[in-house]
Amino acid sequence: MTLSAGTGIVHTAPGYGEEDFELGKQAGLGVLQLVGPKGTFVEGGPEFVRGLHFKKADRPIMRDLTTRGLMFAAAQVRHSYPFSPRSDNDPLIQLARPGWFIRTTSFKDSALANNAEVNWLPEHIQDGRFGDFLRNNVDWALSRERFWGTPLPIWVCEGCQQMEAFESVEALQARGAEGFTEGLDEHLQVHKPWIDEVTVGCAACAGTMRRVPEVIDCWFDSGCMPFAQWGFPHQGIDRFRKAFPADFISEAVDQTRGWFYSLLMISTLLFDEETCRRYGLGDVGYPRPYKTCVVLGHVTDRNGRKESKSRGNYTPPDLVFRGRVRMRVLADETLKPGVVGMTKVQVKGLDLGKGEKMRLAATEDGADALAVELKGGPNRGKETVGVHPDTIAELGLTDHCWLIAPFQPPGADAFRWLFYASNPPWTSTRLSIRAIRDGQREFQLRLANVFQFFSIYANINGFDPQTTARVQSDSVLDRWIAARSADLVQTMTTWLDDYRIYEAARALSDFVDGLSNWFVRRSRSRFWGEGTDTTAALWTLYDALSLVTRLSAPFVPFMSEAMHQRLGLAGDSVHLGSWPEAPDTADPGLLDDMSLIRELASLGLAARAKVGVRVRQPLRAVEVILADPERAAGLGPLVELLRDELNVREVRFSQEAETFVDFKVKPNYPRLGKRLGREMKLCAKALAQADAAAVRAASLGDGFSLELPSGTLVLTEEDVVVEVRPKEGFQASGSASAVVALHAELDQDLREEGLSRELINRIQGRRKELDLGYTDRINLVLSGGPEILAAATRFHQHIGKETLAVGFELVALEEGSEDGVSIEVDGHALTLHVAPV
RNA sequence: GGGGCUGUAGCUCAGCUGGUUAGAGCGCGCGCCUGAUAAGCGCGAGGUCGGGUGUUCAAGUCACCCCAGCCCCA
Repeated sequence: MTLSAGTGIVHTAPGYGEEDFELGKQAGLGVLQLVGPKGTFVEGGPEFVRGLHFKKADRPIMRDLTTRGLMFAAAQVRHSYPFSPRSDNDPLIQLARPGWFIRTTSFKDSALANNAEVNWLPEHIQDGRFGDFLRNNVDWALSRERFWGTPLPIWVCEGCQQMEAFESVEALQARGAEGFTEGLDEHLQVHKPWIDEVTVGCAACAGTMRRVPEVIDCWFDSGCMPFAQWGFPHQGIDRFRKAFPADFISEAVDQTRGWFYSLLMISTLLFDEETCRRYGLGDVGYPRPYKTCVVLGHVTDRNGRKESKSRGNYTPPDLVFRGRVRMRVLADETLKPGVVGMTKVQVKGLDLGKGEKMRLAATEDGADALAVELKGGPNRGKETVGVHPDTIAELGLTDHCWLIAPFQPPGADAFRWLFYASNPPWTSTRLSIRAIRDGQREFQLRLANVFQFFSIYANINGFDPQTTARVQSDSVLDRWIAARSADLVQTMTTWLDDYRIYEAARALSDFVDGLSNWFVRRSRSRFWGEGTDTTAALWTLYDALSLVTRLSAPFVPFMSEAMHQRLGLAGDSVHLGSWPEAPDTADPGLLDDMSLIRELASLGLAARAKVGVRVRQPLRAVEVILADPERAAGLGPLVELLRDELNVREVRFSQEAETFVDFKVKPNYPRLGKRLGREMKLCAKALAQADAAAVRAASLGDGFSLELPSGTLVLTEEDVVVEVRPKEGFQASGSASAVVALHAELDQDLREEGLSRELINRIQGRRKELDLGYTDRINLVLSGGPEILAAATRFHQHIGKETLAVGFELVALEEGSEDGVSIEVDGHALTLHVAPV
């Protein structure tokens, strides 16, 4: 009904809806209630509907109107209608009822002042959803007409209507209350139905007072948690004092008007100065009862809808924890045999990989399981799938089946990690098996791989933290991990102190990434030896894993505990230990330098990819041109890592940068913006037109002068951002801060070394095919043409060492042993004979 | 009907007080590595940051309006 379209008659029923009730009050209409609390027409109503359920009365009423000639038109209108949330088939009706209220509106300002001191995460809840709710506060409808609940402790006199609230059984007894049930447990006597038998004499008129029939809104109970859990004020004062107000609470956003409100309002009401003084609580002040409230978003399906049973859009927990789930089966002839029908969003959430198929079986162990296709369709009901009758018969299914995943169950850690690490807690999380598995790969699998790597070499080298002596390490990789460790503890501690779980999880994940993809990768050969440096590398990795074990305890508690046990760390359980202190190994400069080295490595690899030279083929040199040449000095100790990673003989920090790059200069906007205001554009334009190399040179020296309407502007090093770009025609790749150019031309020397690396590669491939252990020695016979033999001869020792060959024989191709494996390397034929010793 | 949140690459999500090549993972393509190996790694292509108007020297970021999705309340 709108004011701007059509005509109509609006009916108002003050007894059946809040707005109508308010309107009725304003207009003095009174309340007429022909439908009573049971949903049926009351005795005083018209005879033809008396006692009828309100939904069954439509026809009799229409018949009556028609008979009396009052029916104008009868039609059906579709509109939304409320049904019981507990029972889909029960239509509801709004009914004005008398009730008991707490006059919270009188405490609105206090509640707002309290709210203002709460640390809300996310912040916008404070003034948004929650603040708005408080500003529009209405009195708390306290009473409920239910059986279950805390009885409202108000007694009313049958005679004079005098009312009295009793705070305890003792208070009732002190007034000579009667009707307590003999021998009843003292905890039960305050509950229904027994408490309803208790009567007390009226102090005003000597009549009998009886308890009102209502119970208290259970949200009121929830708001009493902070003190009721300790029995305060009757007992537990010390524990209450210690725990109040709470450091933080957390629930999902729908609790804004539920628990968050009930807690805050009740504590606002109760703990005023006088009360606090009376119970010796000191100055509680605001906020109370929680200092921080972390408001969680919802868990939704892949489409962003809240998970619900009726929609069938949830991820079965058994699939997450056990990799298999029991489902009801409905025969469905519209499906092909071997196809399982489930809801679309479930199929989407599973998002199986290539070659992955769910299996269908009659029993949990998956005996005689059949690989099946999944087909999205309608929801068939709670945990129900559709299957063709033939398939049901084939597998001997009765009314249930087991769906078995083609992957290990992700488990509780992966499940938890998703909520921590995929997005901040206050945003909704799209939950799916796919998302859980992705997160698992990102963190847990990577960490497990590093752990596995460590185990292998710790065993091979007999490393034991109890007995192996620590060694002084001069490896820059060790120093780097130590510096990152210090930084990680510091970073995570800061974030977690601020309740920022997501950011802390990201930091942890980044650390493990660096550990795996830079420390281990660049250190691998260190683990193959047996000297001091190997011991140092093992200690470093051990320390890093120990640290990750402790830092990851809140995030992946089971995995963390397993690592704790396997590493043999001190203490019965990682979860009984303390959060680590940051070691004194911080080195921000080293972190910056390494980060630049890794960027240069990326650029170098990109340049290689562009040119199409594989990394196994060594190159003569790379030229590195930094936008900020001063940084080259700090990179010194790290250059070897870059050289090795890029497989080049030499890394040069180019002296004649202009040969390889074009410079670009632009103003440092954040720095100059405030100073220049609207002249900013002129400045930018002038810089763009100036000779960039000259600007760079000048700004690095005495400054670059620029004429602007307001006068001369001298730009120093800090005022200008210098960028580099590779010049056309070079085999180079660049970012804003650096360009890496390749010397890609090959000579005989480089080719031979490249070939030797190919040979090592093929021999290692054979080792793997033969399933040899990491330390197994081999006898090697290699035969091939002149190029092969030349390379193999020159790098004979190196190849033997890398492939653990104790015997290494070279023979001309014609004489090659017949049982060898023939391969081709870059067009050169060769035969390999690899045999374990 | 009221209030709030969200809308950024095919997908899932980051992006601090506005500052100039808008990031990550997955997926995809190409390649590498192989003594972590039914693993691992690199590079690349993908974006008029939902739409519009404005404020500002400068807007993914601030303001207003609109659209869509979701949540809470009525």
